Amino acid sequence: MKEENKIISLKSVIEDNLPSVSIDLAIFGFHENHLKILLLKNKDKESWTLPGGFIAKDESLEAAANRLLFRRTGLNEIFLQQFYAFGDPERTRINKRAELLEEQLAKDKYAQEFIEWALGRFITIGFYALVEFTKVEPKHDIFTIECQWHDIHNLPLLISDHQSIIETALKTLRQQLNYQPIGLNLLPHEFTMPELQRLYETILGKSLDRRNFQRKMLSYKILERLPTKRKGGAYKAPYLYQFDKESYEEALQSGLKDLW
Amino acid sequence: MKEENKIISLKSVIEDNLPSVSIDLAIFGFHENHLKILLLKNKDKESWTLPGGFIAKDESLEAAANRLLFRRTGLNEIFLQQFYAFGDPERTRINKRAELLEEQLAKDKYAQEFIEWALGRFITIGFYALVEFTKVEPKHDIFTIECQWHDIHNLPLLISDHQSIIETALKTLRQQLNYQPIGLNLLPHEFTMPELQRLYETILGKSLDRRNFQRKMLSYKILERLPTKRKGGAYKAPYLYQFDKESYEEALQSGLKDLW
DNA sequence: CCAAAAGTGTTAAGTGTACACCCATGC
DNA sequence: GCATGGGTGTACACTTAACACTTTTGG
Repeated sequence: MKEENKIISLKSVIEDNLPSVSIDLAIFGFHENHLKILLLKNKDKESWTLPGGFIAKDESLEAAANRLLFRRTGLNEIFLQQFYAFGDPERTRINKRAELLEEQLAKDKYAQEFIEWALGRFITIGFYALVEFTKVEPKHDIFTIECQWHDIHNLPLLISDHQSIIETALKTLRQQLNYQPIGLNLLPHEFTMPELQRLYETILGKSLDRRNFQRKMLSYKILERLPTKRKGGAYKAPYLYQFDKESYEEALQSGLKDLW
Repeated sequence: MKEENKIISLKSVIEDNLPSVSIDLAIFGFHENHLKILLLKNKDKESWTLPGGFIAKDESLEAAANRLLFRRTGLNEIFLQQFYAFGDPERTRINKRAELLEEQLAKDKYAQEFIEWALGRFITIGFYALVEFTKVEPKHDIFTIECQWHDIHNLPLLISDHQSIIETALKTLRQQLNYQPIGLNLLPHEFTMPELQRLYETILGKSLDRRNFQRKMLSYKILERLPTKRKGGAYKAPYLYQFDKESYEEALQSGLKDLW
């Protein structure tokens, strides 16, 4: 939750990055049966923003997205998927209320130039990531005052088109659920079948039949049942599972279902 | 097949469009049981390019894609779908062999500036379109010498990453086939069930069972059987069908299959 | 021993696949 | 009448959905 200690030169932001294009991240986490998304609080103390940033002139989109994800979460090698490019002429990368930035950046002699650059039109490429909630240490940046998880069903005021970016991300995630395995980076290493089911139910926003869910999941052959059970809880102890890394990766490539 | 008669000022290309971002179009057509794609021949008389272009500063991505599609095909209000953003640092919008352009643009005093602009790094957003082959009048532009259909299984030499853009477009198209209706802009207004099947087989690259295909298609409830049959052909005359515009549009929205 | 959660089983309905059969048309 | 393409029907396998039953555990 502390400021980045690297000093950012506004001049180099303009010089080193591609103009007109940015990346925005929908970082999903799962905690206490709620689907959460990571948001940054703006300096106006009212509105929130999706984590994101710019693409260095010699950097691929994927590399940029991974770098930006790492900056906000400290996590690396995470499932990260490009899902849509948003290009409404009215959309902006940052809050249009530039005075908030001016105040903050007054000391930098490139502030004015930077503000003009950053307040211009940006086309943003959306990526979504699925991360393990407990492993994330949210970090905000110099343009924001806080980085926090928000329940997907209880979002605060968002700038620009970020609300609609989140909606598209969620819609894509729900679609992917049908033919791609999900959970590897969203759940702890070991988990129970009911926990996996809660995840699915949360993403889909509806309840599923316990028995059919179990059978379906097992039929995908990406789960490995461990000899131990979850202790401590009340009632019957559930088995623990983990994903079989190899078959999981293969299922990511070739899909869970046969299509046509 | 004739040159565009509007004079393009190179200065205005730079001034009116967003830098760093472009659009490329994979325009698919279906003719004589072959899936075709529209390509432009470069002035080197060797390599080919996907149709594409830039995004005006006040234009949405969709509007730009539609405008560019219209320029090459003369068609409007066509199914046009964004499918991926390509951002390899090495990719370029046009052929790196700038001398070919220099020669051509020698008369324009902004040529040098334009070449520098256009040869820089571009992130391109891929759209694919499905069009009715016979309705298209391919038109090339001032940077190319020809606009022609090419069989998807017999592609010529393509510049930059255009080969891989086509492959991704085709892969996406095959995926979409599973939960979206396809054919409205790819087939003539009236068509037979076997013709529709050929289209599916061509896109998928494999043969399907005639009888099961028919049942499946009819179960989607997007087809309307016409009272007339296709005359003239040998053997038994097949029924003619057309898409029911309303249910087709609805299926585009909500998908053909129930997922989860 | 009862309530609640988890594991296993059963069955009916729906969907997909592979075929057999019939009809229309041109030679 | 026969080869060929097109339309319809059916049997079977497999998947999905709905629900019953058993097991474990804390109180």
